[in-house]
Amino acid sequence: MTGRSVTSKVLALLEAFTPEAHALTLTELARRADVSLPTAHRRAMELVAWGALERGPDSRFRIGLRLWEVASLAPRGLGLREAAMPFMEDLYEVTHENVQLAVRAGLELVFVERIAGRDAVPVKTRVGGRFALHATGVGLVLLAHAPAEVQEEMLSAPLRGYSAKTTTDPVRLREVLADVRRNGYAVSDGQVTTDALSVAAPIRDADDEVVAAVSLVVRADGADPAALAPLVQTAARGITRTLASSVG
Amino acid sequence: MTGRSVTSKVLALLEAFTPEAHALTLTELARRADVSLPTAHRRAMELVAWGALERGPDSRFRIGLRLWEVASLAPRGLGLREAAMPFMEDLYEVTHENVQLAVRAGLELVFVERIAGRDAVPVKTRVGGRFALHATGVGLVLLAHAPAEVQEEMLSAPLRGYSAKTTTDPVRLREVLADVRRNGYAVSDGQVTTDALSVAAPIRDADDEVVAAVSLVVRADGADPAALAPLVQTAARGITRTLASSVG
DNA sequence: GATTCCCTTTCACCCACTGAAAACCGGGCT
DNA sequence: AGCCCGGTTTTCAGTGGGTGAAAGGGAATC
Repeated sequence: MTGRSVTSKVLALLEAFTPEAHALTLTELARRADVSLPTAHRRAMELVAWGALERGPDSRFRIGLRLWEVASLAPRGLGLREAAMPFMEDLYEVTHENVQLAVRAGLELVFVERIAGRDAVPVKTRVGGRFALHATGVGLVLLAHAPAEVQEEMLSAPLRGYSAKTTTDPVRLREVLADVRRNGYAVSDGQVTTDALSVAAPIRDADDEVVAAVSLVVRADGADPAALAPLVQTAARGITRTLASSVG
Repeated sequence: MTGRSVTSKVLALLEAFTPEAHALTLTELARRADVSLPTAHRRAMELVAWGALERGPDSRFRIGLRLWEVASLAPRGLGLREAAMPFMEDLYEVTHENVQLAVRAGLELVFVERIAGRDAVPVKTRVGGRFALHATGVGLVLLAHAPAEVQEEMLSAPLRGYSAKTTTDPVRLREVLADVRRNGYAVSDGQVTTDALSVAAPIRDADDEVVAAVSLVVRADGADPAALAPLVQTAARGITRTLASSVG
């Protein structure tokens, strides 16, 4: 384990936690972070003392509330969320469908907020969760407005298919992205699960850069994307405006 | 700076960020974390490489999305939020007032979620923000069900007043807490700002321990706490049930 | 009582970390 | 252009916090 910085070990300990494994014993933690047991113990105890981790009565470690507090200051997390929530609320109230908010992180997207309609079509996404860019509505919006090199990298690798309708042909995807830019919104019709359709629109910052995307996810049968688009676009514009008027 | 663990310095760097100062230059960061400039530089760069921090074109550091992702795994953050959102959504839809969700952290509370009605009475709380336990509705619920030693510690120190109506007398507060336990809900009438009234109810985990509280914040004039209580309590029970049926 | 698994502490070695100092960089001013 | 100045980045030799092997609990399970 020599030759690694202490910081990297601390980060590895945090990285060990995943949605599936959000409570870890010391031994599991050490193995996942690839550090020796005594080291894991020492570092973990220090993290617990600070509040970055918490230790339950079962002696398992979990991510601590204190870390969550600090992390909530992430500009692309909370700041964005704060601006977007009221508009997402409106969308939900009018439609009672799933409303999602996402940003791009490399070649993936991260869901920042989600309002899940209890009777709406179930989606298997999670706040804080990641997903590929080329299938979902929000993903297509984010990809369409991503820097050229990101798009090229995305298009040069094989595109994973999630359902029979997922666009996996780079040439076709390129056309789709052009459409997204032209129309000002994206439609993903059954490209993740065949029963769901999503309509997404771009959110811009003060510099007019696309920094996020909102979407509405509805049942695929009988949905009219063209009718939903104005709704989503209006919400996106509202968020964009709020973002511009706030600190940034 | 000798004599401090590396981990503590890393944590100090994270701790340097506050709601008011969420974007820091290297120099500010070093000063706030009380570490030498080269050290701050080295550690910060490592944090940026991992994604715990991000560095903008203005060369300022901000909390990174990656840290936010990991932190979203906090059981008292996301897990709770996920269970609570649908019910909070319902409360909002019916009342169009502010809906808040909070947990206790020591002698303070942390807001985990908040739905802000655009036309509702403005509240100066923030998701991830802290507040004292003895003034708000959620605070009273959390304090009323906190371990005895927490209550004693709280009652033995001077209680800060936020408005003219804040309960600052320990004897009176003790009575209020007993009422909260008896009634199953708490009312804070103008104890934070005189124009707002909040009604809160406890959320319990699978072991029947109170782990969080939901509240409705409305205009103080003409509000009927007794009428709102069943609404909030129903939501709280719904969340409790969802929490019990999920992994925990 | 024996076994097993996990957690915690000790100890001597050593390498990652340290701060002073110096180099670098870009922008504002004369 | 030349100078200055605040902030940033790199260098360097010394050293103290970090290290893992090994041993010592402790609490379930067989």
